[in-house]
Amino acid sequence: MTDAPPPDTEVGHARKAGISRDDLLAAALRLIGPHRSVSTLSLREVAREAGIAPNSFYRQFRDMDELAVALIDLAGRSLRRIVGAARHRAETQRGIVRSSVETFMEQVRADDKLLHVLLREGTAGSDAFKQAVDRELSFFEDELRSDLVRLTSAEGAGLHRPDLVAKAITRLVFAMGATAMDLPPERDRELIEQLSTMVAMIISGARTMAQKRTRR
Amino acid sequence: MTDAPPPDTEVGHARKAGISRDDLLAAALRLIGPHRSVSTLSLREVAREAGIAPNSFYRQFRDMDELAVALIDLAGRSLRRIVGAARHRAETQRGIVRSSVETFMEQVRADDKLLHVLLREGTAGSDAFKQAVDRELSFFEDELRSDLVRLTSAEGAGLHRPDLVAKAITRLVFAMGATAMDLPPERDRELIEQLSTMVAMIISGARTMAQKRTRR
DNA sequence: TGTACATCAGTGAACGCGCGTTCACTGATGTAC
DNA sequence: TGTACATCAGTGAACGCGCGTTCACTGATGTAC
Repeated sequence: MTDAPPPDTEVGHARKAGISRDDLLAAALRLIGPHRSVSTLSLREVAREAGIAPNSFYRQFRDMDELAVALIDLAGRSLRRIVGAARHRAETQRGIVRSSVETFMEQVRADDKLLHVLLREGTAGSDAFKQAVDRELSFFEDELRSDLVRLTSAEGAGLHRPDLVAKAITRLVFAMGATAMDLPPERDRELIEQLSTMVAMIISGARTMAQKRTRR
Repeated sequence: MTDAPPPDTEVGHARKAGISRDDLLAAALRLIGPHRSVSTLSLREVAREAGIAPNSFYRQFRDMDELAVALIDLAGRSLRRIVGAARHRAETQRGIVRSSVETFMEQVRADDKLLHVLLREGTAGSDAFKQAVDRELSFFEDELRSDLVRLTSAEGAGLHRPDLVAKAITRLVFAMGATAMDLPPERDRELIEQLSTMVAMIISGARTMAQKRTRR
């Protein structure tokens, strides 16, 4: 979960390598941990970590806000790739819930800095910031929704409001994941158990509601 | 939602009134809004708002962290009182979901500073901070759980894992509420609709799971 | 009632610090001819 | 190949600012006698 998109810094031809946007993003990630959020990073701190003068920062980003948004894009893409892969591994519906939740918690525990960014910054920071996080959550919801529709289409009625099912699951998982970061790893098992049950409740409820709707 | 606990500042007998803890809490609340979180307040800022010298702050709180925790306690107590009242007004189960959710959203819209505190600070701030928020959520879950148990005990099987039902609902409502703060009020109706459906899904799922459990 | 004293909430000035941002600069690199 | 020039990523120094925290203080209030 640490690969970076190819640099797009070259304009005309090529100049010397120097510091890149990715170097700064990497530096910021190094400073972030379970107990440190992006919005508490200072421009000077990131520059220091990247080994450049504070003012050189401006060659790459307008300000810390712009860096933070870039970081969130990165984090979102990465997480969707990981969970998407987990989903395709388990193609039955029950398996999907379980393995997606497990993969998610594994990532939280793997000290995945990118994931920490997504989980921590939901409510803090600037507007641009919050919008970026929200956009990533929406992508996530869309993929989950289409998976859910695909997997339940065989069962006759399918699910009631699959969009809301996906939204509820996404928001719940992220909220639980955020608190999980502060818990000792011993409680992971319990958390996975809880989350899986919660998700199962939502899906089961949506299925019931779809059936009732069909019947009348 | 702005009443304050009686001051407990008097030690021996009584001295002059002066500034109280509550005055500082009130000043902090005045500075907080939908787009301003407690963790971005500075000690000097609060002191300024309260009309005292910066160093006078220390007579009441060790630091801003201590003030923030006090603020969260206040917010939690207030919210529980409000939603609790809404619950007792509607004693049927379907009505409870609806009216609790509606009351909650009304409070979000009422620019309730105390509620903003609870919604915003879930992931930001110090450890003491996050623990305080988590504690308030737990209280909330407990009350919700006992209400759910009471109201569904008549239906034979009741609910599967009412503790998880309460937890899922609480986390979901708070997560949705936090994003609601940034949305225009025109979308309140839609949000209430969504939230109510989500909560209904969880409860319906838990009921189905309880029935299956009983039957085997 | 009057007086001397203790208490302590609130003060004003000062500190050192890290911050974001600016400025004019330098010097390596690529380009034109 | 050689030379003059343009570009521009990165620099070092400096700025003013708001911050948290400290210090010795003051003066109103309550208490003891």
